Amino acid sequence: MGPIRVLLADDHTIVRQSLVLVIDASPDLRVVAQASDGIEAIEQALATRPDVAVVDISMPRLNGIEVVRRLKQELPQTRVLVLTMHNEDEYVLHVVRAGAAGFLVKDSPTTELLQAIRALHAGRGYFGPDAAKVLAEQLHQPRKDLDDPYGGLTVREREVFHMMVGGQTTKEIARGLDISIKTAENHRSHIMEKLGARNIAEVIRYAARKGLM
Amino acid sequence: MGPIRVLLADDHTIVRQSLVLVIDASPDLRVVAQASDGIEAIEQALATRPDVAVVDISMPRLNGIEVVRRLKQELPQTRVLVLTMHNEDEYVLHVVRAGAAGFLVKDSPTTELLQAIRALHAGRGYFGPDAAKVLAEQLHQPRKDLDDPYGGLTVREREVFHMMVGGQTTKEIARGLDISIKTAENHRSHIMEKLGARNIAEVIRYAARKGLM
DNA sequence: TCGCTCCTGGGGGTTTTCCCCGAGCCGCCG
DNA sequence: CGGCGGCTCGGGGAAAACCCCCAGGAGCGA
Repeated sequence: MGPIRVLLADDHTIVRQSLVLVIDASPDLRVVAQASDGIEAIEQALATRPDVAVVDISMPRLNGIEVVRRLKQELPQTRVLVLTMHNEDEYVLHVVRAGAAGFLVKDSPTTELLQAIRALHAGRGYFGPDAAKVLAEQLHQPRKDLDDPYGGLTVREREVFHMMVGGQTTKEIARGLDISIKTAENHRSHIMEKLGARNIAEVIRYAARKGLM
Repeated sequence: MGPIRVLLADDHTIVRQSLVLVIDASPDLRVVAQASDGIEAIEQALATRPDVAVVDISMPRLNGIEVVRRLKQELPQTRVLVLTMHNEDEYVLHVVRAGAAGFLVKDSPTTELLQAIRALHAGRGYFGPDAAKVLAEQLHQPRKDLDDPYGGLTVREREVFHMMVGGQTTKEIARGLDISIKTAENHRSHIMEKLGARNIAEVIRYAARKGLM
């Protein structure tokens, strides 16, 4: 068996390139692809079909949680490790529900990252101490916000949602997704209806409240 | 002459340890001290008196800008390079006023970090392209209240600002403050100009980022 | 008193949002 | 097969946001 093939997605070039050095320093690990945003991460994953994808949460174009959701669907055999600087409770829940097999904050020692990658490849999950605590609490207190309207959004709507939250106008979103303004308008309208928002401002408020920014 | 002595301060262990590898890979550079928060950064700096201090902005106990301010005072011969994931304009200004000799976003390629360290040691400054642009603009149009978290809003404008952040429309704000819609519109317009926002959505984003919700 | 900012109000315009509507295409599922 | 939901695109229109401009009065410091 060759080394564990790793995809690394992080928009901060300095951080990403440094992590490549760290991972490649282990003979049993090998970075086979890199990405600087969510869309690129998906593309690289489909092209290289890595064993483990290490994904940052905050990325341009498509955030890490959405990347996890798609990878889970299109490449079920690729295990996803979410790497983030936030150890907010909200994130852990979203990440897990999106289908990630591991969650690690950047506060962790470097060795823990390597162990996490190996754990995922071995079919185990890996969650940092903080994340594990939150998960344990959740198991005892089953979902309070299961009827989360965000979960009711379609894939396309979530894309538009995140671009809205990113501050882009409808026109910019249309151009970014290469669809007509009318279509982008319709998506926005459906999003607002599902979230119970009267205007864009309330959509942003919703995102902020749910920790989706 | 020996290698350039570097202090590295970043609270994210994984990131920090990775950067050590990158920096130490250059024969002319040497990481002589590390810190995981602002207080520790000061202590390590006083103990090792490095040539260049690479400091992250967001750190526990004492943030990077405050670290820069103190280092400038107590170790004037140590040049400080601020490394951050935010390329927000306001950060650049604070950083420069605090006395940093360089500013680099983590989006930059790894080689740029090494070049920046060498530039600082050679007595030059180093600012990423984004930062340089902002600085150039500022030199031509000096500002006044940079420390104001609300971006220099007047009392009335802050009232309107908070109502906007609360999700109210311009019409509702006008009714709530018992002023004409036109006046409320003017306030909103001034707020957006001062905060550098193109629309209400970006104002909400600003509030969320500043923790004003 | 002069100058300045702030708050107030408005004119008049373009652009965007918001909300109806209908319609074709496609893939999935019973 | 037929239905159903998601994605796409469009018309049309009312409302709101957005962006210039102007201007008077109040307060306040030079």
